[in-house]
Amino acid sequence: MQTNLEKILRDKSLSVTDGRKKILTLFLNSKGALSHADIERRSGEHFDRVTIYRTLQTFVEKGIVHTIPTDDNTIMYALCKDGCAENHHHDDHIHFMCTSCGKTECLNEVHIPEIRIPAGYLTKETQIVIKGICKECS
Amino acid sequence: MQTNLEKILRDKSLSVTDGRKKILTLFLNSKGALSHADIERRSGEHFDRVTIYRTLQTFVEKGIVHTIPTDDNTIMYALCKDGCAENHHHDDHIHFMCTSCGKTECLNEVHIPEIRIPAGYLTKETQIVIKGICKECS
DNA sequence: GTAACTGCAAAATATTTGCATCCTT
DNA sequence: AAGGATGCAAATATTTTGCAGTTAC
Repeated sequence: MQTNLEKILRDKSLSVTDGRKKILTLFLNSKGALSHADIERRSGEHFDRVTIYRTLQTFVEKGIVHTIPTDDNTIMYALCKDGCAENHHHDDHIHFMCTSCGKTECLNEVHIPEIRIPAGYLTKETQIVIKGICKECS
Repeated sequence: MQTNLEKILRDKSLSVTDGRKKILTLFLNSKGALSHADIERRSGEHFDRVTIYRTLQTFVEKGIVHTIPTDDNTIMYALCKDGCAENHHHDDHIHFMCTSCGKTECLNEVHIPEIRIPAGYLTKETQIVIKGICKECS
């Protein structure tokens, strides 16, 4: 477990520090996506807010987590599946946001359909968020 | 034109004020979606920031505009097609965000496909944002 | 005239930056 | 030892709230 954490960080050539291990553990233990505020709240002992900002930013840059935009002005972060290269996330899955419990999760099994868009437009990346009721709440 | 503006507001039982007309005009004249900052910048004379916050909030509640979440923590606002009832947007179209010019627009012609999700999950609303190169930039 | 809208001031929150110190390699 | 990561302080930016004055109906 410990080893796993360190491996993830080392694979991205990041130094292994307490803060990073702690935050990464939160993600591994959480089924859903986490916001900055979630992390601040859930981390038993707390880190400086600034450290959380910087760690999340680093994780996003290195492809350890990806962001999920929400319409209430908060950004959620979720673990990437293996294979996200640096600065190149291929979020080929959809996100599900439960309107009942508020959890956001990645539906990694569901992949994104081809969407035909008007001539002249070029698709690079498709993001899909579905809102509804999740398995636990239904 | 003037009449049109007023009609939109009156139809939602909002009083017709200068600020609202001005902001609504910005949306009508803009092909793409606007952020709070865009509005603040583009409005020749300026309104109080607070007025913009409140106006946008009112417009969203009344179904005049809808929000488009972006992953850089800004919310974009775009005009709803006629037919969005109060508090009930049916954003049955997709959003396109150009990575070259930065514009975000609604592709009203393209509607959202059926997406099969795992058993136990219930879909209420599907949001799709496609990033790529728009017609003007390609 | 009354209710609703606006602007200003100020509070509360969130995010970014600089720098000295500490930890990882 | 050197470079990177962290914590603290402080600067910025963003959003919310209260209230008094103004405007729309």
